[in-house]
Amino acid sequence: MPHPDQLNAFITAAETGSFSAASRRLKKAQSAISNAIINLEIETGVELFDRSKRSPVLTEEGETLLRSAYSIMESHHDFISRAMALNAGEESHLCLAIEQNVSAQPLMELLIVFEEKYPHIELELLDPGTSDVPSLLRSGRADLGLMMEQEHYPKGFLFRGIGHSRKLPVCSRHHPLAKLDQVDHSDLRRYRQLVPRSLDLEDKSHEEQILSPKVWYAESPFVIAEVLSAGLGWASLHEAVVKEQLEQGTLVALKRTYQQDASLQGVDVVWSRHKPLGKGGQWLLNECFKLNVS
Amino acid sequence: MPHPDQLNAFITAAETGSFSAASRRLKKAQSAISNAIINLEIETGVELFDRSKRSPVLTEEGETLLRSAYSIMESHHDFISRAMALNAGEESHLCLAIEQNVSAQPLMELLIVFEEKYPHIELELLDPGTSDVPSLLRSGRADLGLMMEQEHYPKGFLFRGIGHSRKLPVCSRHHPLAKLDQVDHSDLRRYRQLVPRSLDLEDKSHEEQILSPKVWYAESPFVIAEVLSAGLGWASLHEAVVKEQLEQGTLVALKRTYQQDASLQGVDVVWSRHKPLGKGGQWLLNECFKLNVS
DNA sequence: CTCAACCTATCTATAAATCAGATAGAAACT
DNA sequence: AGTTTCTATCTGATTTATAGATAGGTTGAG
Repeated sequence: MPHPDQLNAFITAAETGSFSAASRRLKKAQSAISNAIINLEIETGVELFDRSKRSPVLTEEGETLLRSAYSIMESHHDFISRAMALNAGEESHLCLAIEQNVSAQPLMELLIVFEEKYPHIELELLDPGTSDVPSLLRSGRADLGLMMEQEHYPKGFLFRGIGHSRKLPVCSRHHPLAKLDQVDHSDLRRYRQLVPRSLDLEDKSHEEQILSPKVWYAESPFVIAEVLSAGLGWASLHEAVVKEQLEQGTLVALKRTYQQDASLQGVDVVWSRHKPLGKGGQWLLNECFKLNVS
Repeated sequence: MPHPDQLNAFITAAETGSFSAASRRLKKAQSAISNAIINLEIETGVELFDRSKRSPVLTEEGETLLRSAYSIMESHHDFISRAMALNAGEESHLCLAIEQNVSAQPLMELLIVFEEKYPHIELELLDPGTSDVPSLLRSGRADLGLMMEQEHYPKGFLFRGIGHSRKLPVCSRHHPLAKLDQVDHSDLRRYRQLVPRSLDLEDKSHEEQILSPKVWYAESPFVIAEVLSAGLGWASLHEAVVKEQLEQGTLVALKRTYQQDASLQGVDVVWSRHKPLGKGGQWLLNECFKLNVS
């Protein structure tokens, strides 16, 4: 089990080409370097340097082991840099919950910077279907969340708007509603409505969206989009969810008579007051403030 | 710079879930483990274990650093296993020169086993064009060679036949010779002959192959095959070189009147008496003996 | 050829770190 | 309440690491 000081002596002696020079660089006595390397040679049973010349030269075997020694030192540096990062307040794990209705795309550029800035933090991404971000935060499963704005956040939650998302009534292009130029409430009421609903039975926020008496629920808006694509029913979905299908023409947006075609809903970044964020979470939060999601 | 003993104590304490158990497994005093871990905590500034319960449990930060510690220990084990391998007589580098005329395919299965058996040996493969294997061995550039048998090997070379290779007279299917049912020497003499010739000007072994007065040379038989494919001249090439082109029909083998269509030439494995092979080279040599190249 | 400069190995005394054993206090289980 | 098992800490003995001095070898210049 080679001592790190021995490896350091070995490496700097190899780099400087002389034990004395290594002793000067490491600010140790020359005898210390000599002993370190001789001990390393004894312990490994390998002659690392050829001392027949004035200055020692690496043997072929020494060169092989040198590379291995560098690898050990890199592991060591990773260890201490991880420790320093934790020491400086970086969390070791950061869990980000992004509601599926929110476009994750503007975050991606942030994450690339994040990866460089905090290489030691393990990032975890969750994509809960509908308004389950608060429960993930409450249980501590997630540290930071992105979700559509709610009327009331539970106590202990902090939030801040970072943009808006368009919500559109959509159906398949083959659906009877798609044939109409304009639709009003009575049109919509005749057909099955698909409503995103949280896993959490306590959450009643979906109720105010219900127009039609014929309702089906799904947790994920993407699943709803698939049901719609099959020609079944209509739903009010966020642009980020149905963007591709609208472009492909699989789904079409409905024009409403009395309302705006699209209603704008705010996008919030949410976090808990009780679980303090580490350096990485703080940075990410701050960067989210600068975003303008649309 | 964490001491390996500290890391070992950290790791086994984490694995056993107790400092005392770790002390028993490592055959040290319990106080040694306790001290090691406390010192590690002081040096890193990170609390690794939560001691509020009877047995210590890893903190979240401890878990992160534990993985890093494992990585260090793996580097260490790699280091000592490399050292042990060198110690046991394994070379750190093995250079294998396979003349292009020799099919490398039967070697590949060997190399797969070699990679598992000697993971620390850096293998280098050279593919000299024609009869340059001896010079690579003489200069020490290569340790082991595969080549077509020669009449005389220089002094200090050891060799052993390991199979045979068919040598065929070939030309493009569009070449005038390809139109003939059989060819004799006078036919061949009328057309340009391409002859493989060593880089080494001292090497005269190509001369006996020359039939036609119109000769071009090339070092690589593959280059010759390309020239032939373009429709220019004929050459006597080894099966391994032109196998694909014969199958594709780009090149055709010529039938000779008075000679056998194909002449068999031995394949030798060659090495130097003066540069002793390491364990890996010896093993590879021995396995080559068991081969039967054809 | 000789000398000066620079290198490494080795010795020695001292400073430092390590370790085992003993002990005390906390937690868990009976 | 008693027993077991655990960790932290203290202490003295042992081991280890280190600086400094010295001897001997290599290199290159004069």
